[in-house]
Amino acid sequence: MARPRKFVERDVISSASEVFVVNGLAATTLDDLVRATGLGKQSLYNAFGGKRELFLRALSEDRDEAARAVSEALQHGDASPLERIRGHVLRRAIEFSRSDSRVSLATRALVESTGEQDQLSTVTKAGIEELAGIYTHCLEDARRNGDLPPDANLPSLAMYFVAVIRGMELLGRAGVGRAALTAVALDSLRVLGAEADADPVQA
Amino acid sequence: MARPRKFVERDVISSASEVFVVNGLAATTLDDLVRATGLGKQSLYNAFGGKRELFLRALSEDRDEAARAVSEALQHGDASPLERIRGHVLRRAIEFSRSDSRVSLATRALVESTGEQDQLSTVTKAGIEELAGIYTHCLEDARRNGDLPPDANLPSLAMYFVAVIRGMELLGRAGVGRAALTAVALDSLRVLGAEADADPVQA
DNA sequence: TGATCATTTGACCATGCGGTCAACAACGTA
DNA sequence: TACGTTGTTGACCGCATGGTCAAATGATCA
Repeated sequence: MARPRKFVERDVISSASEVFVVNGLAATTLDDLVRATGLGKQSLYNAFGGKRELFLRALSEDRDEAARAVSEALQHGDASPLERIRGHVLRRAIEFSRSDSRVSLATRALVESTGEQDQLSTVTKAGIEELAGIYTHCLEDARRNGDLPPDANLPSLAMYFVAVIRGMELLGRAGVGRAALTAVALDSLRVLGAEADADPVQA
Repeated sequence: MARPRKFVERDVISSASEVFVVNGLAATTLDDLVRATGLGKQSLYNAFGGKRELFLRALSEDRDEAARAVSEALQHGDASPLERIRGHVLRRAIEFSRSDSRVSLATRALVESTGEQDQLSTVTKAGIEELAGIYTHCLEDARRNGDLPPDANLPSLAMYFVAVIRGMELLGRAGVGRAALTAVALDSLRVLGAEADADPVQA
């Protein structure tokens, strides 16, 4: 029938994503995207509809990938559910303390959104709730395992960890070092039970 | 001698700050600033040197003001130091859950900065450490009061609360509601001691 | 009153922006 | 091989941007 596309959407979104992660939405130029993706302005426009729409696509991809990654981190392994959460939070802290750590698309979306009805916010909120749901499942496993009191409010705890991780991201971006950030992570984990001295991450 | 200025720097910075809080740095135009401050481009340029420099000034003012506000919130009142911290964190949660809540200049600076050596980052990091210092003092008071164990790592706890507050800010921005956010705040406060059921804030 | 000099004013400028257009190219089909 | 459809290409557009300039302004002081 018609001329086939020269590109794969996934690859284009992935390239665009890298640019957005570095520059954000407002500071990224259509030209940046053209250079990064290799396709022409018009092709970009045909396929996605513009800068903002492309960002939205990248954001959705990012949300899916983040959910997948966390889901895997919290399910696999021979450690107990509680230990998996502990390890995960600590790993994020270490990640965020890297001096070249970038701000996630999700956070950028929140900051650059114009309000709560902005798709930038709604998509990100959905992502946050998805993550919280994943944490909740793991916490339920931990409770079943007897590592958490029966009356613990799991969804709330889950949302709490989302907040802590978001906060650590920002602190890392500010240049707060690894030692301080892991200490923050360990403090945050104390709500799960007292003994938080051992370091479950082989750093 | 020479012609005196028609404006007060403080007022100009304050007006500019409002614009920056709403739009961020990149998305704010010089014209927005001209309109908000009432002075001409050239006057702005003479007095501050450009958009970015003006943002930096606004950021520094914001840092000072935030430090002053927190300092006061944590010192005055007849409540115990621990109760003051609890009240403070909960109040921030409620604040952030307002649907029209904006993202602080500090967070904007972090997200829009180009790296750790960017002044946007260094100023904000200094602000973060200043806040952590203020929290630390209050926590010391609490420990002296016998409300915290003698071996608690206070600076770490302080930084932890900075992270939690930053995280709640983002969640609020995403549209996470008041109930969920106060629950997060209460969870975060559990690291200070077990009984966190009573609500010390008259909401 | 007139000289001084930072401030103000509004016009001005080059650039880069997001987006569009029309001509052209590649594919399946007839 | 001619056609219809869709994708690609590079030139193009109007506009808003951050920043600059030269002339006018007005407090102060001699």
